[in-house]
Amino acid sequence: MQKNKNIRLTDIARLANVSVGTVDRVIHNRGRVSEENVRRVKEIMKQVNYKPNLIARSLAVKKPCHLIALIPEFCTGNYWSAMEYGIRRAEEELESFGVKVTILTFDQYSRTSFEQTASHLLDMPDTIDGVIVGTLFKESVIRLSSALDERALPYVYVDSDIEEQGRLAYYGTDSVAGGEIGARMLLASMAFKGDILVARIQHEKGCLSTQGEKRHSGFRRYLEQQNCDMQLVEIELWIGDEAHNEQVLDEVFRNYPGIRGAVAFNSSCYILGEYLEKHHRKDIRLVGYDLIEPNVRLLNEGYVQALIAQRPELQGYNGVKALSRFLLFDERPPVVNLLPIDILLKENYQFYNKVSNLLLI
Amino acid sequence: MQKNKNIRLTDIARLANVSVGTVDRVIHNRGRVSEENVRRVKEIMKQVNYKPNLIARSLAVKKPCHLIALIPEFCTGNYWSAMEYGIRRAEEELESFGVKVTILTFDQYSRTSFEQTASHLLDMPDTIDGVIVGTLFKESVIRLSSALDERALPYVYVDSDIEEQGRLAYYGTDSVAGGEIGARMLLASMAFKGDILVARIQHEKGCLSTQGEKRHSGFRRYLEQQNCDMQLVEIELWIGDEAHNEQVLDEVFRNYPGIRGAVAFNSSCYILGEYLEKHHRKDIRLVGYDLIEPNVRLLNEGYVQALIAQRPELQGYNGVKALSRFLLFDERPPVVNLLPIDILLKENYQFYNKVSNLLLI
DNA sequence: CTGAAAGCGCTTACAG
DNA sequence: CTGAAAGCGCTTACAG
Repeated sequence: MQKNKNIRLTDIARLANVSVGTVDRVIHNRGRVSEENVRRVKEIMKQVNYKPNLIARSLAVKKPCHLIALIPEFCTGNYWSAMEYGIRRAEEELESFGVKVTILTFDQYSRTSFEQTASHLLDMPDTIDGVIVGTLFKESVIRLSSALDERALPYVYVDSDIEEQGRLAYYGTDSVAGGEIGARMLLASMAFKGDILVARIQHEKGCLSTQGEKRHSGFRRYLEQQNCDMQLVEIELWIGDEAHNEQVLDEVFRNYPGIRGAVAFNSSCYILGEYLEKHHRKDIRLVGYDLIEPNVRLLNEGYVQALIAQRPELQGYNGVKALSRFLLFDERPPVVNLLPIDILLKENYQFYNKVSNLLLI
Repeated sequence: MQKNKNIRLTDIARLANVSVGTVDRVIHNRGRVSEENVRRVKEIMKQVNYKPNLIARSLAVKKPCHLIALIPEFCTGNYWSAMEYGIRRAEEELESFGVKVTILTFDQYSRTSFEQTASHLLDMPDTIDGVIVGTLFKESVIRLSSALDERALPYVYVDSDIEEQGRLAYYGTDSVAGGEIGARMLLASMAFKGDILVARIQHEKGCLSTQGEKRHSGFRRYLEQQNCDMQLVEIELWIGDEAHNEQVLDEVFRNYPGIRGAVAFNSSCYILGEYLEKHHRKDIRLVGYDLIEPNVRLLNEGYVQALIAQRPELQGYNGVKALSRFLLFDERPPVVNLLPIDILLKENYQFYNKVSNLLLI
C-alpha cells in the first residue's frame, strides 16, 4: 500500500533534532534526558505512529533468555509429553531470539519429588530468567512461587491455576467446567437411565490432584442442576495394580447391576475402559479425560464414548511464548488464560493432532 | 546449559578459511563457489550443527512481503470476521519482518463478485508476493489459481480444499467429517426417535457452497452407517426473506408432526433456531455450524443443542504465517492441514474465544 | 570464483 | 544530560 518505508528510530531522531541515543532513552524510560527532549520525542513518536522494529531490537539486545519448565516426567504418548512438545516447539520458534528451555521433571504422584526438583531449581546458578510450573501440588507450588518472587523471577502456571499468586500468567482450563461437560456428555450417551460409576483412579501413594477434585465437583453440580436422580457409586482404582482393580470392579458391578454409565476424572480412564472391553460391556457408557493413546483406542473401539480434552501442547507453547515476550520485550500477557475444553468423539478426535494447531515462525 | 555462544556464519567462514560471502553463497546455493569450497563449508556446517539466525537474516534481507487475502465481506461477529481477526493477528506478529496484508473482499453469495475481485487482484501492480484465497466458488478459484501459477505467485487455500491445485497449503477442516459429527450430535440429543428436518439455507441468488454439500453427504453417510430409519425432510430457506421462511416452516411442521430433530449445514442455522424459539419448540433438537453470535445465543437458550465449529481465525492466521515463512525463509509447510472440528455445547462454548488460542511473537 | 565493506534498525558502552 | 561509534548476525552490491 503506502510506499513510504517504515519510520525508523533514526528518523524520529532526525525529526526531533537529537541523537538516536536520546530517542532510545526516551523509549525505554532510561532517564537522563531533559524534560524538553522527552516531550518533543514522545510527541513526534505519537505523530508518526512509530513502532519499533522488534527484530532489530532483539538482534541488538541479545540478552539471554533461559527458561526452566518444571513439569512431570513425560513418556511418549502420555499427557505430559504433549506439553513438552508445545514447549519445544515454542523454543524452536524463539531460538533466534536466544530463548533456551531446560525441562526439569518430577514424579507426578510424589510431592517429595516435586519439592526436590524445585529446590534443585533454586540452587541453579543465576542463569535462570523465568520458570514454567506444572501446578500439581498446591502447597509446594505456593512455596516455590514465594522463592521466585523474592528473586524477582517471572513464572507461569500451567495445568491448573492457583489464585492470588504472583504468576505472570496461567494457561489452562477451568477444571470445574471440565467436570460439567463430562457429566453432560455422559448423560447424552447413556441410552437408558441407570446408576453411574465414579472411579477415582490414583497412584498407590494416593495423591489426588486438585484438577481431579474440581472436575468431580463440576460433575456433581451438573447432575444436581439437571435434577438427575441416578445414584453415584464411587470406587477407587490404583494405577499399576491390576489385581486390585479387577477385584473392585467385579464387585461393584455385581453389587450394582443398575450401573449404565461411568466416569473417571483423569487421563487414566483407560484402566476402567480396558476392563469394560475385556468383559464386553458395551452397555456401559464411559466418559474420560485427555487425548492419550490408550484412551483414543478405546474411543475408537466404542468402549469410551467421549473424551474431554485440554490442550497441553498449547499450555506449554503459550507459557514459553508469554515468558519470552515478557523478558525480551517487556510485554505483559493477561494473567488468567482459559483454554478451550474440547469434546472428542470417535468422529472428530483424529483432527486433534497437535501438529496442525501450531505453526512456526 | 552450554556456555558456548551460538555458532555464527562468521565462525564457519573462519573455520573454512573463506569469506562470509562465500559461506552465504553456499548456504543459499547461489553458485559461483568452487566445488572444493562448497564441500568444505557444508562439511563444517554439519559438524558444528550450524543454524542460521533468522532474526539477523530477516533484518538484512528486508524484502517486502505483501500478501493479499481474498475472502468474503466480514461484518462484526460473522463467520468471516473471525478469519480477518486471525489474519490481522498474524500480520501484527510479522510486522517487523515486513509483512503486510491487504484484504480484498467479495460477496460470499455471488460468483460474479468473486471474479471481479479476483481480476482486480491480478491487475494490481506487481507488488504482490502471495495470496490467500477463500475457496467458495470452485471453478473460479481454479481459474484464479492458474493465473497465479503463471506468475509464480504462491497461494494458500482456506475454508475448503480443492485438490490437484498448485496451492502452497490448505488450512481448514474435512467437511464431510463435519457432517458426520453433526449427525452424531443430533442423534445423541434427540430424546425420542423422530423425523429430521434438513434445511438448506441459502441466499436468494441461490449458491450452494461445496462446504455445505460435503457436510450434507457426511450427515447422510453417518445415518446410513447407524442404520437409522428416520425420515429426512428437506426444505429450503432464504437468508433475508423471513416471510418465505416462516411460511415454509409452518407448512413443514404441519405436514410432518413427527419431526424431532433439525439441522442446517452452515452458519445461518440461527434462522431455523429463531423460528423454534418464537414458537417455543424445545421438543425439536437443532444442530448447526459455526460459532457466531446469534447461534451462540440460541445455544445458550437451549434452542440449539450443539454447534459444530471450525477455526476460521486459525485458518487465516496459519495462512499468513505459512505464506510469510515461505517467502522469507523458503520453508515449505505441509500441503493439506486439517484443523480440528470442534463440538460446542452450552457448557463449553465460552472457552472458545479466539483470543486465548493465539499468542503473539 | 572470491573477499572486503556497507547496511538492515536497534542498543550499548564510552566520552564529554 | 547528550552524541558518535561500534556491534548484534546476516545479505548485498561491488570490485577484482
